[in-house]
Amino acid sequence: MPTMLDVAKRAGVALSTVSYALNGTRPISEATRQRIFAAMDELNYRPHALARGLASKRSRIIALLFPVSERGLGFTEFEFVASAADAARENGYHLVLWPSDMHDLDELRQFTQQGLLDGMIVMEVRANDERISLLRELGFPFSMIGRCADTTGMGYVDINFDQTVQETVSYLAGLGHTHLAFLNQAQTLFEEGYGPAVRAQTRFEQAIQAAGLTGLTRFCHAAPQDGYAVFKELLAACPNLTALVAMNERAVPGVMRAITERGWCIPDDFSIVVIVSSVRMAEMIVPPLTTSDAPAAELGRLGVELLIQQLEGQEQSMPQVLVPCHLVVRGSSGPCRRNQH
Amino acid sequence: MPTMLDVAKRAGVALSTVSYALNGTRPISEATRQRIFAAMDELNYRPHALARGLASKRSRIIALLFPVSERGLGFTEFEFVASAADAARENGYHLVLWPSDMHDLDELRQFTQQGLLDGMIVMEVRANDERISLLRELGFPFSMIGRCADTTGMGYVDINFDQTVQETVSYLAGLGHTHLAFLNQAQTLFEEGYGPAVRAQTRFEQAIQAAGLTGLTRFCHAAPQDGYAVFKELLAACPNLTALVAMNERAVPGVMRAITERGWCIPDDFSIVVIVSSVRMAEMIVPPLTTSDAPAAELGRLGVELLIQQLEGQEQSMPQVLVPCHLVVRGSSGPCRRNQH
DNA sequence: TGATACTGTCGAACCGCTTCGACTAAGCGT
DNA sequence: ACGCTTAGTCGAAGCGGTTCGACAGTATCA
Repeated sequence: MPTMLDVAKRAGVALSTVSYALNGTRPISEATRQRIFAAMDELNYRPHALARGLASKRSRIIALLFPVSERGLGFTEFEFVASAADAARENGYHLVLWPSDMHDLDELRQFTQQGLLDGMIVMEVRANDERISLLRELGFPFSMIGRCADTTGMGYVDINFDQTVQETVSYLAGLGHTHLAFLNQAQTLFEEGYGPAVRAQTRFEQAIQAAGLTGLTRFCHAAPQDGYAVFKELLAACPNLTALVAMNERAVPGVMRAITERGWCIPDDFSIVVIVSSVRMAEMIVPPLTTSDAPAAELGRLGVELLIQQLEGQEQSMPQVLVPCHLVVRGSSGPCRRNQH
Repeated sequence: MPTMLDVAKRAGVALSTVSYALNGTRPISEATRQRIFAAMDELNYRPHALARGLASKRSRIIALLFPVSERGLGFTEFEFVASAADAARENGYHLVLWPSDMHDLDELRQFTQQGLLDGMIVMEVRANDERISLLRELGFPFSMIGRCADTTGMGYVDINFDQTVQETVSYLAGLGHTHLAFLNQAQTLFEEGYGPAVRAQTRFEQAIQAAGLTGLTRFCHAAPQDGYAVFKELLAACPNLTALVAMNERAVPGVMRAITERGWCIPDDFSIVVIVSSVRMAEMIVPPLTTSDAPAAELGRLGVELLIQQLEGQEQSMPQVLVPCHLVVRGSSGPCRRNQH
């Protein structure tokens, strides 16, 4: 591999001049610049990333901290890992994937002190997330996908749960449903202050009240069996239920089984809308689900861009962005025609 | 951040001695070692990854080259991205995600010449994969998940398609099915020499013949609509069909719809086994699918370990590993009870 | 016409670490 | 007692860049 010195010699200039030409750090005459770039071409020169990083103290490497969540990762998460990688690349950064226990702060600290990273993106942020506190304390640059309780001065992208839930409830109300249930994620997540679980539920309750409807909420593990059990209990508690807002993709097949066993038909006897879901998920099911799709790709991209902006930006604005989910009506929802007792 | 020099001063030794103590490169007396480690502790010292990489010419960074596949990525792919990241971390490496067009060799070349990477893992390898040829030519260390036509001297992990297909066909034959169909992936993939598509189909034909059964094969895009269309055509071509081996998860919902529309019931009238799939996928469907699960986590892990072994190994053995899929019988398959005309 | 300010370039220091050659002192066979 | 290893340590030369201060040369302006 040729080095900068090789290029300099071949172009008949000093090593530093090559550096200036490459980075535009100082003015270089057109003639010299041309000679230098020609030399680079001929030698097929590529700047050495590590050397550059060491000298400049900017590695152009960022990390995506992704937790081995109890919930398990779904399409949504995957999609934004992928789009984060895309976005990083487009901006000339490298994205390293860092699987990490949410609570192992020591490893996190070490990771930031290795001098490898310019910054990182934290996903699955909790209301009082120790990781965020630590990063703040260390003064280490980061952005969040999701957000914690006190977000002053921090950049984040999150789903607009208010909009998502409101739109969904309004949609169902518009179809004539009056007794709705909300299937949340696991209770432990809720109690940990996991944003989606907390915010969506809060908004559900508000929306129900504002519309003068009846609403029940339940926690549920990310498993069909639990969906089945919880849903049966829901129906027992409120036989008039005609629609379900689920924020728990993985439990949905269980719910559907319970409905089928009851001899009901979707959507005629019961409507389901899955929020913070994905097209991929929706198409996997028969009938295809009405979903409010998470803007996964956008979240990933924005998370990266926010961070990079922070790393390179002159201005100290910390953008805080909420992205709406997109409601797509498919086969699992419609006006309720079931005879109500 | 403290540097090695700080540690050396505090411990009263030379900088190089600290390096030796840290890496075990040369013998250090126990007393000195203790002083050095104590100093490190007190200073909360962490070696600087970039500096270390620059000096040693080993960055301990590897990349996972992941293509923006036409097929779209599924749970399987995600799972091995995640497990690759895990494995890398456990071995003290960093994993960077490199989304890349399969055919942009220039970018690939540049990527390898940046001096950032020790090696990389290539996934979704084609029979005659230009990327592999390039890497070979450059002498750049890599391992494959999947494999190309000529694998001499290269390390790879792949799914054992022979075993997977054979086991599945035997299972269905054992249930009394005599007319089977194989739902492959898209034809373009097959023609590009995409390993799974080619190998599974070849083996299907062999297995059918060996068992004296009737078998049809069809290509199908990764979309429910196409699954629906292709399956209807299949039934028209062979009304006696009682079972389907699908290597195309995403088309399956379409197939199921076609079956339902026909008034058939799964598994009594028709059996489906989805191969190279996942538990997650299986549970998403009602009835839960009988699947042969891809050993996704193992593939990811092995891909990384193979590469690292190659990077660190003294011996030049290039392991080539085939991992079997695991057949799990669930609700979509059983003995055929449909009246055959 | 001399002080002033750029423009374009160079040399050298430095980023934080690895690694090589050299040196000292102790251990060993003879 | 003498050379010969070997264990333990040091200093210095890189690794391949960035960046600072200096400086020659030309342009600018009073």
